[in-house]
Amino acid sequence: MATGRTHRPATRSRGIPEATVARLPLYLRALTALSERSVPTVSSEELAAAAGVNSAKLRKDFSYLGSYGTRGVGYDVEYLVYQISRELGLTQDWPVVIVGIGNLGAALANYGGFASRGFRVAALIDADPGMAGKPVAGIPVQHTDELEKIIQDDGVSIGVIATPAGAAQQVCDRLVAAGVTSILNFAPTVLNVPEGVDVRKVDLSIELQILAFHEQRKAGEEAAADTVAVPPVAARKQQHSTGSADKGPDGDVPAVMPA
Amino acid sequence: MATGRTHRPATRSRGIPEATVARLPLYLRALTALSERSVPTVSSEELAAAAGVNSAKLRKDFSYLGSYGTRGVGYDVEYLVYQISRELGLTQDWPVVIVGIGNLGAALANYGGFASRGFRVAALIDADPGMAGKPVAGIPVQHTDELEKIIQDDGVSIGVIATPAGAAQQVCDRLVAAGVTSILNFAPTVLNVPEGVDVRKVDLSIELQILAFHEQRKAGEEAAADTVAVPPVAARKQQHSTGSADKGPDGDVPAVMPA
DNA sequence: GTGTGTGAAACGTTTCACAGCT
DNA sequence: AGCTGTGAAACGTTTCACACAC
Repeated sequence: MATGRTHRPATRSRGIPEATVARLPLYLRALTALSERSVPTVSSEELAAAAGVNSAKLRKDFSYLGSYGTRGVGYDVEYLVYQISRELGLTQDWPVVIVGIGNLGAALANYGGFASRGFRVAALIDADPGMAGKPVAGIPVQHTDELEKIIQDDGVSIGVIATPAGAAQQVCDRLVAAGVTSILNFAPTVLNVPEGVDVRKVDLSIELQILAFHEQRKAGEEAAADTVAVPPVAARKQQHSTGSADKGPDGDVPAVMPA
Repeated sequence: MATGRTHRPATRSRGIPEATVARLPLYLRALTALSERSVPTVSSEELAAAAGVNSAKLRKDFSYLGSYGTRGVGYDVEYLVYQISRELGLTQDWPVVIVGIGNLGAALANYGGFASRGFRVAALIDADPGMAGKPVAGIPVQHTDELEKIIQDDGVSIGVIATPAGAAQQVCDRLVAAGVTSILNFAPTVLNVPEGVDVRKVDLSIELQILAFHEQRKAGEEAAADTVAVPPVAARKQQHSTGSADKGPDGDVPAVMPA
């Protein structure tokens, strides 16, 4: 044996599974909606339905945070909103820079749900000198030259890359060198970053290709149903129907720029 | 062990794991780049590096498609491009409608990597009558009233929702009723769809919240390193460094509209 | 009775390590 | 000698089912 390595650092109780972390924002959104409608409590069943997951998963997820529910009753909405927000680090302010103010960058800058959570657009950056000073979403665009200064002055630790693919790695290197440790990448490229820097990517074309795969399979299975005597349990398969891209292991969507 | 139960319906060779499917577009992108540079063959090691995964995973992934490599040599780039394209269903034409031509919708319409794969923007749809006829990315925007006709005439099976959250479910219902069976949702809402319809979601604010969680934890661990005598192997953790959001179970990013 | 919290089982994915082909 | 293809082990996630608290 001894194949396994470090087993687990076991920081104890701080070990929230990655899959759970990825769902917390979903729960938070559903809870916020309930809160706005002044609903005082929810059962795991109701909340799960609103978030698009099943109740067993939701309860297990919450169990990693602690015991915030009341047996026989459910969860206190306001309390849960607070606990999840705190767990996600949304009770503090996160200044964010967006680099690449093309169609997509502008769209991101205008995104409302941005400020509603703890995020604040600290600056919009573009390499085109012609863009400099032009306001987008009420914020003047600044030239790439200012990047390092802005990051240091505002203590920015999260950067969003919405540039063409060709510029992404270079922008990434500068962000990291200036102190950014989390990057959301919309450019269709693999970014190389040093250890300790987190990268998440969003890639439209990848999402479409995954849909195309399933679409093709649906068509193929239909056709097969005519020719072959449908094998025992064939078409069953767990279509991710209702739950949305529930299992999507990655989750990409390339920048919206003529790559 | 005999822990497993049903083993597998064994549709034989059609059982490509979801996680593998999600990575095929990544490999395809890396292979396309190699192809453009006229590289004839690659080893699993090289290709894996270019795609941002490890080579064992890549080989296992390819093994689900068949034995397309040559031992001692590697993979033929052109041949693999073809096989993966075929597997993903990209050798056929996929007409796509984009609903909601705000900032984000326009960005998507302008996205180049769209047409490069088998996707073709069949129509841009918006509810604002003032937008009708206005060309975006060279395609005239059409009013929502035309939606059903377009879907049926062009045989559209994939729809992209880039509307505000409030309109998303209604648009979704109309798309599905008209015959769409795959939906890419940018609106920050859970969509309810009937069995057999695939939904994938992309949600910016969720991605940012996941980054914030890790960012907060980094800060916390740093602080803890001072007080507590750093436990054995602490900071190690498999930071998704190089590989990007390698494990991201979901992969969301809300619509870029004032929700 | 009702609904949470959670061990234990089932399932899916990744990694290891090496046999086997070129 | 080199690199693929793949069983088997390790790991992570989801689901089940029920004890327990209200």
